[in-house]
Amino acid sequence: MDPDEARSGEAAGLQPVAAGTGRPAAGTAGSKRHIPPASLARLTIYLRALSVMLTDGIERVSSEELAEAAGVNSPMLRKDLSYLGSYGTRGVGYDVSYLSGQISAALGLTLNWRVAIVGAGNLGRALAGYPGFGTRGFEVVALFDADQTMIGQEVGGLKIRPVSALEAELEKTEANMAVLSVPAEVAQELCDRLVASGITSILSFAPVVLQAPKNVQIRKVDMATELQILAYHAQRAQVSEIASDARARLAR
Amino acid sequence: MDPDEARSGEAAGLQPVAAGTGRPAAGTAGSKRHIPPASLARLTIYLRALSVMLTDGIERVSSEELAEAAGVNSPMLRKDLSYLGSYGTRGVGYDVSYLSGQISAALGLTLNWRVAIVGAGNLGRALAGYPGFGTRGFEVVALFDADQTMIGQEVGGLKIRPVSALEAELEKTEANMAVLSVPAEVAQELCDRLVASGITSILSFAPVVLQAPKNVQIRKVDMATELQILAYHAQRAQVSEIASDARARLAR
DNA sequence: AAATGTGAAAGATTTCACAGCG
DNA sequence: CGCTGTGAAATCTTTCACATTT
Repeated sequence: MDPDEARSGEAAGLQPVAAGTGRPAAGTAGSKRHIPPASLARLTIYLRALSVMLTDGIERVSSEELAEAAGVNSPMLRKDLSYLGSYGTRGVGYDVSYLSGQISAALGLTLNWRVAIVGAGNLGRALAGYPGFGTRGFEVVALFDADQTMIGQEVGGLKIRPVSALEAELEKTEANMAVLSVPAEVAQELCDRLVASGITSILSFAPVVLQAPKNVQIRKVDMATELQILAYHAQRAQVSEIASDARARLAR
Repeated sequence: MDPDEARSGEAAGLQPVAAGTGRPAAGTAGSKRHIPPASLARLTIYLRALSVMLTDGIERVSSEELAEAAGVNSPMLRKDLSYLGSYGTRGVGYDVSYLSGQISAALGLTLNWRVAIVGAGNLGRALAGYPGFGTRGFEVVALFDADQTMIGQEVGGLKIRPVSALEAELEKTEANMAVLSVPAEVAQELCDRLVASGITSILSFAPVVLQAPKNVQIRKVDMATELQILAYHAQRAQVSEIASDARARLAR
C-alpha cells in the first residue's frame, strides 16, 4: 500500500535497521522503516491514552496498563512500539511524556498540518469545530461550501468560502490536507480539483470510491458501512440465539 | 479506510473469534459460516456499487468491472463473494439485482434496524439527516441530547428528546442499534446506559475506548486517527522526496 | 524482581493460477 | 471461449514465550 523510505526526525539512536529489502540503512535519528498499517492505527490510540495520562499527571506507565487503556493486549502494544524503537525501561515501564513525544514524532505530528474542509454542511461544521483536530498538530485553515447562503458565515472562527475560490484559497492558506464532506455526486469532481491543486492527503466522508493518482493518499470514513457491519454481527447473534433456544428446547 | 477498502479497512480491532475450519455448508441465502472482517467491510462497498448500477439500469456485471468500481482487484472480489456462495454465472458474470439482494441478505440488511442517535450536535444532526441510512434498512427512530435548549427541535422529521428519557424512549421506539455522537467525557456513561437498556450494537464517534460486555458490538469511527494516519504517510512521502532530491544532487 | 523487546509460531488475509462450468 | 470459483502459495498480523536489561 505504500512505498518509500525514511524520514527526518530527531532523538533516539537506533539499530542499523534490519536489512530487509535492500533499503538504505537509515540516517541518524528517528527514521525507521515503515510501520505496518494495523500497527499505525493503534499507535494513534496509544497516543490519545497517553495524552489523557499526561493530563492526569501520570508520569510512568507499564505496557500492561497502557494496553488496558487502549483496549489491546500488552504483547501487541509492545510489538507495535517496537516498530518505532525501544523507548521503555526494562523492569520499569515507559515515561508517559517521552513515549508520547516519540510516537508523535514517528507519526509526523510535529509537522505543520493545515487542513481545508470542503463542504460546510452539518458534517463539515462538526469537523471544523472538532477540538480533537486543533489539539494535535492539525489546524483547520479553510472551510468551503457551494451554497451561496452559507458564504461568509463563521464556523469555529473561520469564514465559509465559496467553493469556486477553492484553488486560490488552498494556495493562499497553504493547506496540505483536505477533508471532503460533500454529497457523493460532487465528491469525485472536488477530489480532482484538490489533487490538481497539489493536495495529496484526503479524508473523505462521501460514500463513493474516489479515483486518484496513487501518490495521493485517500482515506474514507463511511457511516453506512459501519452500520452495515454492526447489522451483520447483530443478525448473527440473533440467529445463534434462536439456534441455541432451539437446541435448549430439543435438549429437554 | 481502510479500508481502509479503500483503506478504511483496519482499525476497530475486535477479538480473535476462534475460527474453526468448517465448510460453508451451502444453505439457502443468508446464514453462512462467518465472513472474514476484512471481507465484510468490502462487501458493503460492492453493495453500494451495485446500487448505483441498478439505478443506472445496468443488469449484468463482471467481477472485473465490479472490482474496478469498488477499487479492488478482481480476484479479491471473487474471493469475497465466495464466502457468501456462488451467485455468478461462469462465462457471463453477475446479475446486478440478484447479487445485490444476496449480499444484502447475507449482511442482515433485510431485517428492520432501528437506530437511536445519542447526541444531537452537528455530528448527530449530520447523521440524522444522512440519506444513506434510510435507504438501506436503517431507520433513525430517536435522537437525544442533554442540552435543554435543543429539546423539541426537529431534525430530519424527528424531535430531539432529552437524554434523561433515554431508557423510556429506547423501549418505546424499539431501537436495536445506537450511534454515540457525544463528547468523550460522557461517552462511557451513555454507553453503559445503552447497554443496560439492552442495546448490543453501538457505533461511536467519541474519541475514547469504550468498555462494554463482549456480547456488545462496538465500532468506533475516529476522525483524529484518520488524519493522523494521513499525516504519517504524507510525512514519509515528503521525506523520501527530500531524500531523492539529495540523491539526485549527489549523482551529478 | 519486574517488565521490556523480539524472534518464532500461529493465524488471517491477499494474491495467484487454473480447474470447472456455462 | 470467457469468466467464475477456489485450493494453494505468499504475505501480513497477532500471539506467545522468554532472553535481556535495569
